[in-house]
Amino acid sequence: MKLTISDLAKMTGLAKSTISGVLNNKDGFSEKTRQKVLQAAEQYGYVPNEIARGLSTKYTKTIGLVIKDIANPFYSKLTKGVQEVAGEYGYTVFLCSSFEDHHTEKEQIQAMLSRRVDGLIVAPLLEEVTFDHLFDLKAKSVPFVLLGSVPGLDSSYVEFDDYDGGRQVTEHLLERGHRSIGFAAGLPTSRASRERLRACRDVLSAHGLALRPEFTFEGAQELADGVEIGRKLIAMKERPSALICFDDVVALGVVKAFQSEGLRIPEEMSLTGFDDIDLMIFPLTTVSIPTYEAGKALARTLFGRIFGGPDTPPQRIVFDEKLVVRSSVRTAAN
Amino acid sequence: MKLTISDLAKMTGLAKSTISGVLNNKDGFSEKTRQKVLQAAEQYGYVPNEIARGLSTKYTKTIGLVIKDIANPFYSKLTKGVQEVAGEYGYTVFLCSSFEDHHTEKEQIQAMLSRRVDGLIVAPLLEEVTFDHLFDLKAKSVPFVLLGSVPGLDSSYVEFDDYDGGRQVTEHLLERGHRSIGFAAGLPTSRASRERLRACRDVLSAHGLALRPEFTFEGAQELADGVEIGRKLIAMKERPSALICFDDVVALGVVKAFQSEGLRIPEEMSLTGFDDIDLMIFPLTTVSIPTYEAGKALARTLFGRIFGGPDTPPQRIVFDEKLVVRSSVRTAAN
DNA sequence: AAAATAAATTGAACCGGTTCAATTTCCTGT
DNA sequence: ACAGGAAATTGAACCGGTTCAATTTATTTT
Repeated sequence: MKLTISDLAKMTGLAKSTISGVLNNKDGFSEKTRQKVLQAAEQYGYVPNEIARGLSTKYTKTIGLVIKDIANPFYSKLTKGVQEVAGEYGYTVFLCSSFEDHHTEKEQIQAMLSRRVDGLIVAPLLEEVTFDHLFDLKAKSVPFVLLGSVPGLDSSYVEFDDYDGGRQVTEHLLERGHRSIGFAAGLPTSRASRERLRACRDVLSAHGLALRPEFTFEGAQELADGVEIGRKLIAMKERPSALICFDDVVALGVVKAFQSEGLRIPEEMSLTGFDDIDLMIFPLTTVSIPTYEAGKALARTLFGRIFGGPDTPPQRIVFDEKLVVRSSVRTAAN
Repeated sequence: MKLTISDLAKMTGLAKSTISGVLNNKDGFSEKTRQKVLQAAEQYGYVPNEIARGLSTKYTKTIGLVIKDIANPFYSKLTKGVQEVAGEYGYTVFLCSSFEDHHTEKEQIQAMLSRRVDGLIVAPLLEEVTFDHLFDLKAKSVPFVLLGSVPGLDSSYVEFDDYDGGRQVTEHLLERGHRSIGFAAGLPTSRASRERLRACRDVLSAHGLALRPEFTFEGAQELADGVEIGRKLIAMKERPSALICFDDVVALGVVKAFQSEGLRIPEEMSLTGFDDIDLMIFPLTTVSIPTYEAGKALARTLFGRIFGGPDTPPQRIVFDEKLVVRSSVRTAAN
């Protein structure tokens, strides 16, 4: 059915190796043969079998991308960046979602390895349990780049300065006179969320303040979680004067809840997010994260390693997070 | 470096074929051998090479997904659905984005084929030029499913009843008394946009009305395009009383433009969208599209074909679009 | 015109699996 | 103890490429 190199060999009366050589632009072939091969390949619509090629060359021209959830704008934008760079290199990307499950993450990485990807980009879940699977990658000297560093693992990574982002919003709120601040954190598996929370706590405590447990929420992930947090806040007799959401999606959920109950932002409560997603139309004060650029950087770093060989020194790239002041934070009457 | 089946054979003193057989759960092996093989594989951490396996079995356990833009929530949600079903089948998905370019679309499909994917899901761009590459797939009897049917191509597809969606919004607007309606269409390569526009025109003309050219915009794709359209409308002395946007992202852009200029929706202009994206917090009257379900349906249909063989009759699945009335459309003072 | 050198082409082995006919080993019944 | 049949194991060919030493062909040189 499918045309193979041997078929072409038969048709042109040349040897397999000749066909292969010409098709791979190796030199040492006469112009005549070259033309004959090229012509035949063109005419019969020969499509090389990358699987077979991969088997002998060990290069599959394929990279794996393991993220948490493609439906989240943060990851879809990052993915776009990765894809674009991969395309430039003639690479195709395997997309895997861990769906926030540690076991799935391991499985997906395993699947990528058995498919012999040339390299991996992983946005690992943070788990108490173990990073064995990542250390394994290193031990096997599979080229890989992480989104976010992993303690003790001397690997390439791209990360955002989430701690600093958290610092910036918190200080901004303090400057505007807020003293009672709430925090809607993400899943405990999110490094970004943890860092932001930690920064917030640090800054507050440096000012002699603290996050009150009843104003601290955990596990927010989707819009619906934000809505729920919003509802809870509405139901409270006493509320923080400002709420930091660990990402824009959650913030949007809170906005939605507030809107439907007629609670006004920032008059009745100030609100901030993280990511600065494109689809935001609410004038949310947030922290912008260069997701798309990070995706590109991840891919570029990975290719650096793939082509540079195992002795390429690990690269660490940190992107800054930048406060974007809009109008969801009011100056609090102290 | 990597452990192969031959290595295991050497270590256990058995034949390659025995190792392979046991690992693939074929029967006809003694319990003793079976254990010996399994044990060794486990102990030395054997990972099968899917590339090699793919070469001889012709099954790569891989499908290709070619979409336009992963950063668009419509596609990222659809992708999530595809991925989830693929995962159930132990398949991994290659993600390709055409970035709205017809040539890239062809290339990506080609790349997938040379990687010998077991099947393809394609959201094809609509182009005057040609669907040759899709007809080719059929000719080569590569299993594939399209998002949206292609005229003359008798293939499996999943689509939305975009015409009916367009009908619904338009009628809704007419019922609410709107007579001067604008339309912000997408790229001409979008089937959905075309169908919706066509429906709108049909309904209007059935009521003796028409879309005025100056209220009809083309090529809207991202939020920024919506913003621009919004600005243009603001600058007009005379405006339509309602604007149908071909998707929520564009609608969001219009909302953004209006908000910044203080133009009120729906008081000064009514607005509708399509998709009913999760991140919508603006009470936009829109048409909901079961993107995620469509992704799952696409994948399931594809697997039906992959496992059912070439004689599987083409499946056509049409998902309904449903008007979701919120509060961005007012009853017009005629 | 023969020898030396350079250029072009080829054949066989290999990558890591799968497959299946052929062979070997193990039981069973007599 | 042995023939016969069933069960277990094996070896070789194959999938479709790449690689490279060896061979063949062409071109120079003397």
